[in-house]
Amino acid sequence: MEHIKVNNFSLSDTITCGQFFLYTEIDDETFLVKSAGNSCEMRQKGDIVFLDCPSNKLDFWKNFLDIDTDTDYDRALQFCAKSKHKILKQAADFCGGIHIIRQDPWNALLCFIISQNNNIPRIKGIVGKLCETYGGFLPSPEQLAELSESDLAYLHAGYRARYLIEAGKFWGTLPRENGQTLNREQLMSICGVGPKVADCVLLYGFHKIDAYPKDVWIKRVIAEYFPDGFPETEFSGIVQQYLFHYIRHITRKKL
DNA sequence: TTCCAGGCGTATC
DNA sequence: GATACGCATGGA
Repeated sequence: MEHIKVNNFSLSDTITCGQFFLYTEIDDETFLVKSAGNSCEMRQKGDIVFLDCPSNKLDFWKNFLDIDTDTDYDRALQFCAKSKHKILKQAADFCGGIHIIRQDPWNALLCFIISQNNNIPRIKGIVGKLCETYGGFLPSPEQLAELSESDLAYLHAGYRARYLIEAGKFWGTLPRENGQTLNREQLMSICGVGPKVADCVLLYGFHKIDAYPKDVWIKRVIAEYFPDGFPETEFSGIVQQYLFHYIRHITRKKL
């Protein structure tokens, strides 16, 4: 069992705030998390996060949770605190311990293709079913590319099944290099990937924290609270995540 | 029954 | 480039 000290970090908000779906909640503060072939049971008590993983995977999971990286969360929090928009301060007060998870880009692509015009419990269900088929993890691009839509009918993913296969075909043709970053245009060249899903992959997969996905919730927030438009910064993705989690909380729709 | 959900492709102007 | 519409599914 590894443990790390954290400062102004909330594991439960980070895991459950709608940016990530490959987890099971064991209790309020304990989660079994999967990413890129690794799994880890993690728990937070106060300012200590416990990671039940091999010691040689400690750095992997710290990086996954964006702990001790160069991401400047203090700057995003100060921006919210000083904003003339009260809802930014409220959102940061409510869930300012959120970190932007550094997900596997391919996994993020699959999850957010599934997310389109869908709700979070169903997304999680479909992602979970897909993982069950492949030993607890999401299929590789090659595994997905050779499937037909009828092979995926058991997911009940609807029209999104075709997009998953398209994504597999696209990703499978990419050169195998670590750390390569795709841009928005490349992502949107995949049939079934539009601006929102592309921004999610940029933010959650490639940690481009200036990308801020505009889903129906964020569009409503902008329409209601930001008549002059969303105040864009180089860390809009972080602010967007606070807002997304907060607005769903106060509208108390358990979705 | 209708509405909604971390949207997108297509048709049309 | 903007806007309208259909799309699979299941819970509210």
